[in-house]
Amino acid sequence: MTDEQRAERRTDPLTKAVIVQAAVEILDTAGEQGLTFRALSAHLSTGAGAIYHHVANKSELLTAVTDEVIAAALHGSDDSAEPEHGIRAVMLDVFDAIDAHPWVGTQLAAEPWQPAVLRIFNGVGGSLDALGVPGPSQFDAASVLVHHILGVAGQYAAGARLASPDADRSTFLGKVAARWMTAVDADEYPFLVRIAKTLSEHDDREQFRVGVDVILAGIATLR
Amino acid sequence: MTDEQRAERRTDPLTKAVIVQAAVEILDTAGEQGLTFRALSAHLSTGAGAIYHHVANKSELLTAVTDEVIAAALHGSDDSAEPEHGIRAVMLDVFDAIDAHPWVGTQLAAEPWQPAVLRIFNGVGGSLDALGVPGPSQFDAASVLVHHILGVAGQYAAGARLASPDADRSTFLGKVAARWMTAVDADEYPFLVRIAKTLSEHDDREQFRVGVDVILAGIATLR
DNA sequence: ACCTGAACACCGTTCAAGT
DNA sequence: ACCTGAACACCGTTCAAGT
Repeated sequence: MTDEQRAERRTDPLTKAVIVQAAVEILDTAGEQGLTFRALSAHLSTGAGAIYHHVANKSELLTAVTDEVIAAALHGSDDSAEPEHGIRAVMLDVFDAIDAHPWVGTQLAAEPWQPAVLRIFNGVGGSLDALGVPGPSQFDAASVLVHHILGVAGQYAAGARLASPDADRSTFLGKVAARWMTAVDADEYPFLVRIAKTLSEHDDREQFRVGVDVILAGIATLR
Repeated sequence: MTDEQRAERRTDPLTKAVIVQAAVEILDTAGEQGLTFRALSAHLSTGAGAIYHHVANKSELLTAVTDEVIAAALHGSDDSAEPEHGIRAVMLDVFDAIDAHPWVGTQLAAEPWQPAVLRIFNGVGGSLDALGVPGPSQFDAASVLVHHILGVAGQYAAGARLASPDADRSTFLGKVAARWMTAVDADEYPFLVRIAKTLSEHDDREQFRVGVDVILAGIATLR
């Protein structure tokens, strides 16, 4: 009710939820390397060791933070009427979460057995029955979809790490393509040369979407 | 010609190739965390700083080491007669390289713009023309294949990090499945529960191969 | 020019001491 | 029980001094 609505945090008891929230803010603001226990404890106005009363170690913290973001991203996607539509919705929800928080990409790709990945796995797998994919093939089908996400995740996160924060995606990809051309023998990498010309014009989200379509078309042959 | 065939390394001049070779040995023996500049310089009987005369930093070293392994793995695969066969050969060669050196998986998934990934990209893309995929779709098609590799790469590397070195893959996957079941609400993750039962019986390489088939079937619809 | 290895800056994590 | 913050072990990297 006072003028300063929330500066009382240092008197609040520390909780895992508060720590996770602070970690998200630091990761979004300062990037992956910005998240240290020193930065985190400073942000929370506490000692570095205090965090260990609520989180076992940094790995568990990153796992919790990633699950938080993915759980929120998947909350909207009801597996409603059309099963293909449900799968596309889950895939694009995850893509958009990675787009908004590139550090999530690093974490998903690096630790593929963590809760967040299981969430995604279950999300895309749940519609396969309705799609007519036989039981024994459902694991294979879901894996391809999840690998597509993990692959894109790594690519996106790497882009965020390399690109200057203000540069847009297109100019970044232009630089990547230019680097390809200098680093590589054109005769030995003919396909790469062809691709490089179109790289800066391409739309990541659209390519991801097309990839999902390709995979779904392939999954249809499993019926 | 003497009894001790090669202990003269400390008198050899240090080269990037020698450093990369030593790094591979350490990574294969001691794993990802085992590769430090201190361990590396000890292995090479030199000072820690000497390495920086031949390699800019650790990131460049890892990039070079990964490219070394992938280049060797791809050396056998001629893009010969049948284009689908060529793609499958490249995909499986990379899979086997990751299987033999799980740390390659971490590196591929973490830095998807590095030379080794470009090599793979070019390898799978080169056969798409012969497959009848139209030019504008070739980038999309190759991306799906590369993402499949990167996704599997991360998964494999994570497994190697978690599993005890002597345990086989099947018992490791059994533990993963068991952890799923305790960490997760069975009602909320019905697909995961179904999968967990079959996880320990499954063959990674076979699943990877089936995934490639699914993607190739999907790519066929692009013609 | 290349190598040496101590020193620097900076991590994650621990733990005795406080409240 | 929870928090504090100095201390510890260990990184990647630098650099003055050697050869």
